[in-house]
Amino acid sequence: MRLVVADCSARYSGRLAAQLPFATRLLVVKADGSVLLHSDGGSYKPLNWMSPPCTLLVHEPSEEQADQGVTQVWTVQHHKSDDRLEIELHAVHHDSAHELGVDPGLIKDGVEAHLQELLAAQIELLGSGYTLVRREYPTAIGPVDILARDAQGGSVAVELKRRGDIDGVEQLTRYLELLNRDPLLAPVRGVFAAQEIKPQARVLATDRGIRCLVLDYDAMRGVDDVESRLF
Amino acid sequence: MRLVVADCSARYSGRLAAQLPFATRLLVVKADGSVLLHSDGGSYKPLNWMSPPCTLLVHEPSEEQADQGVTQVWTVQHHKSDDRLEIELHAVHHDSAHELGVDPGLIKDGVEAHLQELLAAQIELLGSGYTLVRREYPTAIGPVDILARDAQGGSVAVELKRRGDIDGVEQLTRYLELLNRDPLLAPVRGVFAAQEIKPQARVLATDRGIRCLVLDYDAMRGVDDVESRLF
DNA sequence: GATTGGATTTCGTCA
DNA sequence: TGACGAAGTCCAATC
Repeated sequence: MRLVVADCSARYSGRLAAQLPFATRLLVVKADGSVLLHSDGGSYKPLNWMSPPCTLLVHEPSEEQADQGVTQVWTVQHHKSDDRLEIELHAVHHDSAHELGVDPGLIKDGVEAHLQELLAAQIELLGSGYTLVRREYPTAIGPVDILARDAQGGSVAVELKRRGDIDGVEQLTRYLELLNRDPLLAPVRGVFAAQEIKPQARVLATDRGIRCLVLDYDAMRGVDDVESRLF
Repeated sequence: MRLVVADCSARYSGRLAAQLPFATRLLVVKADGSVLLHSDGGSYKPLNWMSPPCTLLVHEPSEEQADQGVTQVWTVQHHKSDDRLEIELHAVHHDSAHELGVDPGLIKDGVEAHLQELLAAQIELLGSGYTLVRREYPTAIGPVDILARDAQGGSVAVELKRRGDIDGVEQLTRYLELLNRDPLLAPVRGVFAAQEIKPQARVLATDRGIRCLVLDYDAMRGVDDVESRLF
């Protein structure tokens, strides 16, 4: 990994065209050839970048560029597309290289997966007398998160989201349309369950006869902990 | 901006819990307090990070940590949530600070906007005898990208995407449902136009009687250039 | 300030 | 390998 702090300007062309005016920035060149241009603020997203696989070519400035104070020109060309990043470096304030080695990568807990697990274990949160049929119930257009039966034996399809917006309601609607063609299941009712449900999603769901259920993740986790401790 | 290359491990807790095993990484501390942990590969996304506003506290390792070779402990706490990032630094290979100043930011050309402009100017791409009614035709749930009329005077609503997937078809479906309630327009047919259309989106569109149209951006731009040169 | 839709999205997972 | 859904998504325009 090479770290450069320099006054620079840049141009990107590929899926769009964009330019970065002259300023002091951090340039990171990774071992796989990818390049990041970071400013001293904003989020984790660089101002501009080139994803691997790509090649960095460093060359001399033209006479005209040199007259304007350019000392190096970096050209980063993507291998599989026309994406290209050109950086003009003026004053270089820092330049160092480091051996980092391979990273073992991030290990993370599930979120929606964990929520699904918890709701399956606490299916009575849907209502008294509910029973689980199965998680990831397969359909032609993909698996439904949870299929359950209510106290009267009626089928209930559950779509789970961390944040419930309009897309999730559309998704559940498609599943319901398909499931209701199955005479062994129909009629199938829908439940849209999420930690947070956006107002527009709630309106759309209600309009389509889909019940909305807000889940308290911490409470569900707490119950789960208590139950675990009992055994 | 502070740049540190160090052997480290890290834990994140907040909207999820995650851990980073011991490895050599780049740590970037930005002027706004945000912290990025980068490996020597992958994309522009850091392995882990903390977004601003947040505060970095550097403190001494506990005796137990020191025994394991930890030389510094960084705690990054988000100001408005419980998000927290803890980094244990072992050997520090590099540590430098730099003044970058404020960045003017990225200036970019439009993409979907440009595509819309080009298609409006080359509306005959939809078919012989087509005429433009208007771009951004307003409806109660938002503007339709392009409204046109075919050679027979029938209304046609166009949804434009750079990459056409199922969401775009859903969006156009909602527009068509609404537009077809207007007796002055109905019947309104739909065209789903994109530089690339995903198979599932094509299936769904076709199933709903929506025509799919793949656009050649470069060719459209080329035609535009030629036309510009004529005037 | 909340919401919505796009992104040079990136990143998994699964068929 | 391609497609699809999720993301600690981020981000800007709009209401």
